[in-house]
Amino acid sequence: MASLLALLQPMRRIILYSIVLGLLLVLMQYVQYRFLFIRRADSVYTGIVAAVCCAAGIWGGWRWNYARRHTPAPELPLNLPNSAGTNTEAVIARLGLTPREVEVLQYLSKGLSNQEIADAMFVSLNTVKTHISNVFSKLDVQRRTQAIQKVKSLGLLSD
Amino acid sequence: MASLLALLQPMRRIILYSIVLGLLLVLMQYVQYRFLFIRRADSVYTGIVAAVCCAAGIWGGWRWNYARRHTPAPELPLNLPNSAGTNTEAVIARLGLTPREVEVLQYLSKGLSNQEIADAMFVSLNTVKTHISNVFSKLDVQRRTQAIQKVKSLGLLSD
DNA sequence: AAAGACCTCATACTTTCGGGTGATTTTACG
DNA sequence: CGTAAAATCACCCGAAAGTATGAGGTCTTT
Repeated sequence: MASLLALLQPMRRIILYSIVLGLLLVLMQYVQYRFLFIRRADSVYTGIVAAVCCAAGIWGGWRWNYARRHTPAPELPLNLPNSAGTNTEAVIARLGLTPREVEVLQYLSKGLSNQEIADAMFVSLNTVKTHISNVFSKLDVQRRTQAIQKVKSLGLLSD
Repeated sequence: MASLLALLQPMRRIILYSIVLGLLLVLMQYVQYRFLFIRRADSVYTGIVAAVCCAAGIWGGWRWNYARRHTPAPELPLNLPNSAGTNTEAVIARLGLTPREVEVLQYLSKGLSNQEIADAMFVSLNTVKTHISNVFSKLDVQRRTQAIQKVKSLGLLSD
């Protein structure tokens, strides 16, 4: 049984959302049964609806989760040799920048605010702050304007 | 007499600083006379010192004033044709940027903070804010990062 | 199974920015 | 000489940015 739980571990959030969605819809059915015109709905019908909605919840939860982590590159072009002659990926590797940090850096160097970056990346403002803070320390700068300068001088990103 | 005052008008600050410096040093002399070992210092000696210090005050005040307004261009290279093919001065004229605003913009695009710009230009933080605010409205941007982007896209400044 | 890298998010706090307004002082020019 | 543009500075206030700390969750590797 422990192995089963371990197997279900990565899907915990999906399952949670599914259950919540299912229960919510069961509640809706109940309310409809109690107060609206479909008075003859029996428990079987309710159960079927609940099952369908639960499935929908699973699908939706999976979709949501998948979209969050498998929507990698924005339309920002980069990678491969860059304008400064150096190899972009080599520079990134040398600085120890993670993919997410590079992504934040791209948006940042385009002049976006933290909130706008958060919206674009489907994460919270705090997460963006964390990424940016890490980027700053890795680039050895204090402000975003300095980060832009650094990025330009390093030939990172598209200019 | 009115014309004399008008003549002295531009030097008001210099005179003010001179007087303050002179009085301060007279006070120092007095204190030294009262409490330290040079008990035989007479009023003539004190007066000479005061006069010398007043002259020093005038010189210092002039220097300070002169340095403020005759230290024009920082080491930032620009002017004339730029990297983007357009004429830099023409762009500046089209945007209606004043010399001081261009100077601020240079420092800003180098990643300096407002306070650092103020220190570099020998003006107060508030003045820098005013300049930057005007620059933003003329560039039609809201943030300094966007201003940098704009400057880059317009081909202004070096780089 | 344990470890480490990454990602995510929160909370609290301080500092910096940016907008708005108003005022005085230089400077340049006709 | 007077006016207009530029430059200087101040004060207030809200928003944004940045710092520090802690804490889970996920995934890969050993």
